Amino acid sequence: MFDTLIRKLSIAGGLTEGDHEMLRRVSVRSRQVPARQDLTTEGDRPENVHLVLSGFVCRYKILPRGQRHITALMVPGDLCDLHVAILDEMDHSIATLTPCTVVAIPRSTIRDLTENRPRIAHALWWATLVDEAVLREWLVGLAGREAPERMAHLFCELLLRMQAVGLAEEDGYALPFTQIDLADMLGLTPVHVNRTLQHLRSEDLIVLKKRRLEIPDAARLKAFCGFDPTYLHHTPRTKNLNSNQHKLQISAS
Amino acid sequence: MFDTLIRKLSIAGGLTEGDHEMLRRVSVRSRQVPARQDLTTEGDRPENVHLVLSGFVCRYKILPRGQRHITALMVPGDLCDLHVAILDEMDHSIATLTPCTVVAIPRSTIRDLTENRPRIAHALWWATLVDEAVLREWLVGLAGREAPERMAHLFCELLLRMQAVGLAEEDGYALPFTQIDLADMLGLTPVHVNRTLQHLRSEDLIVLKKRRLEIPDAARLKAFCGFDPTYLHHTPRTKNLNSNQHKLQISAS
DNA sequence: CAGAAAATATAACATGCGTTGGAGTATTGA
DNA sequence: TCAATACTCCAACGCATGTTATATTTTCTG
Repeated sequence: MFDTLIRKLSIAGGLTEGDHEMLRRVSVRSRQVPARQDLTTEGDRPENVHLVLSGFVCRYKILPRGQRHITALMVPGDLCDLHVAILDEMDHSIATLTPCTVVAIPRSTIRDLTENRPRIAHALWWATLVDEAVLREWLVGLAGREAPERMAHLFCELLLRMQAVGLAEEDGYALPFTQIDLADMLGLTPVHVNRTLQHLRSEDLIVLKKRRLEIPDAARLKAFCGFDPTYLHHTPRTKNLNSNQHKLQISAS
Repeated sequence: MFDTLIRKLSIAGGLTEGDHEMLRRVSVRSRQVPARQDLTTEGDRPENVHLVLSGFVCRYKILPRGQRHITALMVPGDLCDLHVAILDEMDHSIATLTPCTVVAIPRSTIRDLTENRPRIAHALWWATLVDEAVLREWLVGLAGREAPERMAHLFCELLLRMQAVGLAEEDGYALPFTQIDLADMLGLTPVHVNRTLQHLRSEDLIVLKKRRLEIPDAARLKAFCGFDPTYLHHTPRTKNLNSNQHKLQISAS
């Protein structure tokens, strides 16, 4: 039930059963947060790292003109703000998009984990680098893909990310976003998001109704937007896994 | 001369004189690389981390349609690919934009540094997080700023980053990019980059000639594009610096 | 269950930016 | 020094996307 984090970090490398136990223990004290509520706000120096157990969370910035832009999407199993330990001030905000279950993990716990659990430390480091890779892909999409491809690309990415934590079926998943939310992710206006959705629908690439997205032919959708899943790093090479002698520590003196 | 790295990492927190000495020793064996040459290529599993001593280096991806998109710019003092130790495969390439002096630092050296020099480890961690913050700002700019503001924002960012390593004067710096390079950074066509440059020139916001950018009135340019330098994290709060008991280790077992 | 509020859907029009093509102007190299 | 090559600049036209406005449907709330 609460094992999405474990499921996700397992992709990074072999966690032991003891690691699993530690992670499970961390995730016990969860709380419910309603939709559209800030978890941390720009300018803060927060004390907690948030783990998403259910629902969707986003990272966003507000431009001078007032527009919100979403720079990242966190799904169950994702940690929201691992970097608060280093940077002095948040340069962006984090908010729920839907009702969520989250765990607020004190920085000290993260510190303990990374001190005493080298494989967990490694997995966390891996997770932040994957986040950065996703960020790069979004950047490239904004610059180089037109609206329909860009949207299709997002849907493909979410399909894989949701499948990785066991929250998507073969051909679809829950997509409880508003068209305004999508607009803020894709750098489009809500009007054009709607147009683009109609376009993808008319080509039978997607079926989106009742907050559920269905992808009749995933291969076709991927071909349509030139989706290459490498950047998600969901398939670590066993070769590296075995020969990997690096461990990571984020420790406090 | 070669102290740009030290200068940059010093922003993160107090390095000791011994740390400086270590960093200096790392930077001795440099090499010249001509313009437009790959340092690491997508798909590689590189053995070295590159430090830029002079010139400009970029991180880029090629889209299916063949367009290059630049996702990050590295200036002297920047490390190019600190994450190769963790991720199994490069999902993008790194290339020089201009003739450069670079140092190829073996992963083992990075490992040693981060094992034995906690303050350096902390500073490196800090640097990668700042890179991520810059990436976010570029993303937001692509989505929410029109061409003139987006370009002006890039010029403001570079002004601060170059000043931080002592490579810009009060009112300008060397900008040896082609309009094609700028187009690939800004997500525009070269034609529109030219139009936009004319526009900024006609408003007396910039003077760009002979590969040198001059900014007659930096405050005006910043106001024009709504530039807020927080995301560069160039001014760590002393409060945090002093009370910061966290050190970081990226170590190998 | 009814009324309000929010989200979706479309239409008409405006515009920023892409596209194509070509003329000038530096830079480079033999 | 001259030719070759790259880069800069400019114009005309088209299209993707923004803007504004309004109707319709769904979801929320008492």
